[in-house]
Amino acid sequence: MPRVSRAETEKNRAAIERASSQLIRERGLGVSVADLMGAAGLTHGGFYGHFQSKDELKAIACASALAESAERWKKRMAKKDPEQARAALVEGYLTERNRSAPGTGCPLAALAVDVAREERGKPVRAAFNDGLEQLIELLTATQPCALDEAARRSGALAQMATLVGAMVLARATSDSPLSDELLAAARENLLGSTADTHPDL
Amino acid sequence: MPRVSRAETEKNRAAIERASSQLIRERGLGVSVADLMGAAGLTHGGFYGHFQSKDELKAIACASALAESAERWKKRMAKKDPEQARAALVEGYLTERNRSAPGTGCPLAALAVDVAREERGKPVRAAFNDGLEQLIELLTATQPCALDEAARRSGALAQMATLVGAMVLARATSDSPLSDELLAAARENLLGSTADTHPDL
DNA sequence: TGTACATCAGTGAACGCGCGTTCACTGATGTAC
DNA sequence: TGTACATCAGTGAACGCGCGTTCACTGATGTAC
Repeated sequence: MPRVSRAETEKNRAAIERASSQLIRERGLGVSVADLMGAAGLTHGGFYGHFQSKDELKAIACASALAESAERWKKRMAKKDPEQARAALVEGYLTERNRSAPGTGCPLAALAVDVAREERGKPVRAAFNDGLEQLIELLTATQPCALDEAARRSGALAQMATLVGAMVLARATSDSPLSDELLAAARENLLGSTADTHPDL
Repeated sequence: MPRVSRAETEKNRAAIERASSQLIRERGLGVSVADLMGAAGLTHGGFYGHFQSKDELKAIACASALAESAERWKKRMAKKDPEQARAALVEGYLTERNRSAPGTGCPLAALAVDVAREERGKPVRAAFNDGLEQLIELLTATQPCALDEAARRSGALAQMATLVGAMVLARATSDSPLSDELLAAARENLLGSTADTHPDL
């Protein structure tokens, strides 16, 4: 059943991008073109009608996953003062859900190491960089107003590192009690008090 | 030139393990058996004389890289009080050297995401878990004596997350100024004051 | 210490398989009249 | 609005290549006498 309407074509392209955004987070940037196309309900041959190369799609999918994260963060921050907004971001991030479903979770934790191994100049590196910068700016906006700009940014960068590091290590140890411990410790560190986040206290 | 002396065989096996410990950190657990053997000066066919499977080697190489890290940490901590030891670990970790040479750097930052994608029960997951636990125990030993045991462990877990997260993100952004910023912010966060670590202040 | 021979570490071809990418083909879509 | 036909989105076979693993082979090593 070849040749498909223009509307159908656009829907197919969107489906490839959506499936890719999820699958690269689950299996890494090495996921195959055939699997990506299959997840979108198509066969591999049509791929190059939509994208110039797999590198191009990797960048598009990475950017799209990060943009989705930014939207989610904005929703969590909405109508809150900085301190509440920061708490909402931290609590929304360090969850069992984010750990166990990387395909719909944070692309920083899912892709950082893959991106680090990409050659300089590959488009996915720029996409990752831009998306990370946007998330850092959102986190910076939740720092205490009392601090100067440099301290707010520095704080946001360190907190971002803690969030991503905790998630990455928690995912690697997900079959061990250490995994929950890591998430709880990062929560405690970022939120201050935590008596009520320890289920067993 | 087949058949080699027993001593030679042991040296070859050690060379495969050493090369693997480095190459998996550089290119990930997906690096090929042929490349691993080539890096040890051998051809791929001999691999299965030394190891039962690639999975077995992955676990051995991961454990060996983490054991090497633990030794390095112990050296940095030696003959220091807890606060000095912690500062030495942080300063030794968040370096340009560690960022730009993953093959000889921290295996947590190099492998966490790869390990997270391995199936449950694969030997490399256990190796990663054990090695991480050892490093956490070293970091716990550098926490202030005034704190109780739970607070010391929780602090060490959060600091570990910050270290690994900063390195992972810094490596992914290594062609951007953001990369240095991330390392500096994590240093500032973990060490408290940092006026002298900002080269441009 | 010297000889005869069984052992076995390492080689390289081969196995079936999956990779990214290309391409001849199909037939519904979109257009020109 | 209805017909004729060029366009082109998607298919699936094929390209050269690399993967993890197996295996027949080689010949120096290690051993038995």
